This record gives sequence, C-alpha cells and structure tokens, in this order.
Amino acid sequence: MLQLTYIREKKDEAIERLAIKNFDAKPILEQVLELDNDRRKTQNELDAILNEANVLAKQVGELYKAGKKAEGDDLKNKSAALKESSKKLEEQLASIEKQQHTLLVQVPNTPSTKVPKGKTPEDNENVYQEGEIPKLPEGSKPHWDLAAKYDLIDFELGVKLTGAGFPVYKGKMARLQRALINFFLDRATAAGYLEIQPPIMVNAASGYATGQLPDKEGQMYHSTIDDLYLIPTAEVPITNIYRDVILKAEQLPIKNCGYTPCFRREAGSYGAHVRGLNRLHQFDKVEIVQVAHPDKSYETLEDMRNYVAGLLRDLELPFRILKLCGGDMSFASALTYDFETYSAAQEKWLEVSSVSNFETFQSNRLKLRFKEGDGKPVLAHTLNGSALALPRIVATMLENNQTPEGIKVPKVLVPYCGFELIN
RNA sequence: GGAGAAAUGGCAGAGUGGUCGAUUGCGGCAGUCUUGAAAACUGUUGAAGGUAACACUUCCGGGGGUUCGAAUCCCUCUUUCUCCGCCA
Repeated sequence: MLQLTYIREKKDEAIERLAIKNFDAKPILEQVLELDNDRRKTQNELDAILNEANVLAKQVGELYKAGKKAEGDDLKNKSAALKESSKKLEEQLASIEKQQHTLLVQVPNTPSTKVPKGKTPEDNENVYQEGEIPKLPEGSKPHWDLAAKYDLIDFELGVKLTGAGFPVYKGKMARLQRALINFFLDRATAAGYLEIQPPIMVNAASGYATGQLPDKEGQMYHSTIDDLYLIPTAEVPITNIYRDVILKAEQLPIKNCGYTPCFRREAGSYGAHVRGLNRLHQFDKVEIVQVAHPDKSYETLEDMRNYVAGLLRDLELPFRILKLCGGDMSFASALTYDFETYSAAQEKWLEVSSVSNFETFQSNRLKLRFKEGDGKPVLAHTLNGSALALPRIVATMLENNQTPEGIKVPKVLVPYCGFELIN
C-alpha cells in the first residue's frame, strides 16, 4: 500500500511512475486525496466536539462534588446533545476511511526509476547470462520422461493420493530433494541469514499484511473451518514476524531464511506448458527475506541477486537474470530480478527465482518501522527472494545432466545426498 | 473437550467510575561527579491522527454496550495460565 503522505506530496510523480506499470492512477489517486480532505475535515469537527464533551464531563464531576446538583444536571443535558452529533461524525469518519482504504489497496507499488518500460515478458531486460547451454545427444528426454524411466517422481500416484500437481518423489529423488533443501539452508545461514521454521498455515491478518488478501484469495488453499490459509510462500509467515513491530536502526538489516512447502491453487492454469514439474500445487522452496534501511535497500537487493546467482553457479546450471519491465512486475514490487535456468530438453527458460525490493509497500501495511535514536518511527524496506524453489531446478538438473549412464548430480550436492549418479 | 483465573507502556507491576496516557521499579537516553568506566544522584523516555508550531483527539488484548464521564461496570470474541480429560 502506498503511503498517504507520499500521494499527498508527490501525486504527479506517483502517477507518472505508475504509468510504467501501465496503471492509470490519476482518477483513483485524485479520489483518494479528495477523501483525505474530507477525512481531515471530519476528524477536526469530531475532535472539537469530543473536546467540548470532555470539558463538560469534567465540570459535571466537579459540580457534583461541590454539591451543586442542579447545575450539574444542566450540563449533563448539554453533553447528551453533543453525543448525538459526535456519533454521527464518527460513523461518517469510519465510512470515509473505509472508502479511502478500499481505493488505496487497489493501487500497485510505484516502480523504481530503474525499471524498464514495457508490457509483456518480451520487454524484460536481460541483464546477465552465465553458463553454457548444453547440447543434448540424440534421444534425450524431458524431465517427466526421465522421472518415469528411473522411477523418481510419480505424478499419477500423486493424483491418486491428492490430485494433479501434487507429485510423489521416490528413492534417490526424495533424497535429492532433501539434499537441495539442506544445501540451500546451509548456504543461506553461511551468508548470515537466520534460519526460521515458521508455521505453514497463517491467519487472515497475516494474509492481508503481505497482500495475498483480499485480491489473491483464490490463489490460496483455505481451511474454512478454522479460517486459516496454507502459505503460498515462506515470505508470508516470515515477513509477518515483523508486523506491528518497531525496530531499532541498529537491528537493520534483518536477514531471515526459511524452508517451507508452498501451496498454490493456480486456478485456471492448465495445459501442456505446465507438464511435469513446471507448475505444481505443492512444492518446496527456501526463501530469503531482508528488512533493510531505506538508504541501503538497493544495495541489499544487489547482494541478494549475487547470492542467488552464486547458488545457480554452484549447481552448474546455465542461467540468466532478467530485470522485469513495468508490465511484468508484481503488484507490490518496486524492482524485480527474475532468474531463469535453461532447461535443455524442453528448450526453454524456466523461472526459478524472483528477487524483489518492495520498498515501503509491504511495510506500510505491516506497520513495520524502525527508529533512529529518539527520532520518529520510519517505515523500513522489505525485500525477498527465492533461494531457491526446487521443482524447476530439479527439472533443469535432470534434463541437462542426463547421460547414457544416468543423471549426474552436481558436485556440491554429493555430500548432501551421498551419490553421484541417478540410474 | 470440561472447570477456574488472567490480559495495562520495552519488561515487571500498581490502579475497580471522575483531573489517568496512567503510581512505582527495571531497562533506554541525557546530564552531574570521574582521567575514563562503574556506583550514586538529577532529568527524560509509547503510538496514531492533527497543526507552520502549539492546541486538540484517539489508543490500557479486539469488537460492542451502559454513563455527563470507563483502564475500572456489562456483553462478546481472541489469547495466555492452572487443574482435569485426550494425545504425538
């Protein structure tokens, strides 16, 4: 959610920047400001009346104490009249605030000045590429065929147990999943991230604070009996740790990481391009989250970008980094880097990580602030990134590393899984 | 799941209808003393809205109510603790 003071002071800048996200903010922001004027006017009126009522109430008390009952009763009647108008104004104020909030939550975050213009993924800027695109020999297979050939992943069994998009990993593949999770967590802790094991169900308040609710309600699995949601990413519980928190400036930056399964309903996305591991309802991911000082958050973003690049390098996967254009960015992000690995048998790039700076967009809703000395609390910046999501890494790994003898395991994972070859 | 108790500022903990945004202690910050530190002493120390700055308003777990007036009384929800039951 954008900050009201920002809209008030820099409306034109906000409109201009939101245009890069192809969002026409003018009408909605003007309405917000109009409501803001109403809000302040109403608040002032209400405050004046409440003040009068407070003064009267005190006087009534004093008069009764002094034994002047008749005069006290007189003031009481006066006070009762004030109450009616204050009640009316309170209702009015609440309604204005609600309208304003409804509008505000519809406005996406303003993109950073570094964000390229554009509408579709084709307009994303390819800022970096590394690693050789492997040339696979004749007869190479996509990962779903390899999974079947070596009995690694059973998609049909998942359908029997749960439904489509809930695969069953078996034997060496299950072990490899575990190895990847441990490898990612070890790397993150070595880089200074505190490991967190959060709940994988959250309440509605958490969903609202990180922005999954209300607009993406349909994307989450919802246990209606207890009104809890299965998390779509560890970002939700880990970021919500800092909901309604005022930190000290010295505590920044805060670096947390966590492994969780992630659940996504992904309603309405079916077809050939989601075959195999490409898109699942349940998958595993290690997430990194940082809370940063506003002056440092873009440095932090570059750190996180380099960190993720290092993971892919160590896994020996060819990858590229895209700076997302305005049209392809998420609602809440100010700047996003997407990481894609090249899946040689499918002959396409697969998104494996997304690293973003949200600036104050999340912290405004979270009320996540920090204090410098005796200063006023200031909103902190939040950032997060996948480091990494497993399924597409596995897909790329299986396809790119296939040999006639079997599938080679990257060296860094061998100590974690205890084998060099899947056959 | 059943019975009882509780929820107050960073923490501990007073406050049961009137001047309480709240006694006090600890912690934090500033100062005095000291070469410096500690100790001691003095002062200061929540958040939101609002204002040029004041003023003013709101907040004592959340929501609602009674009253001229609520941290204090009532209703309701949530959470925590104790006992019992069940259980990995």
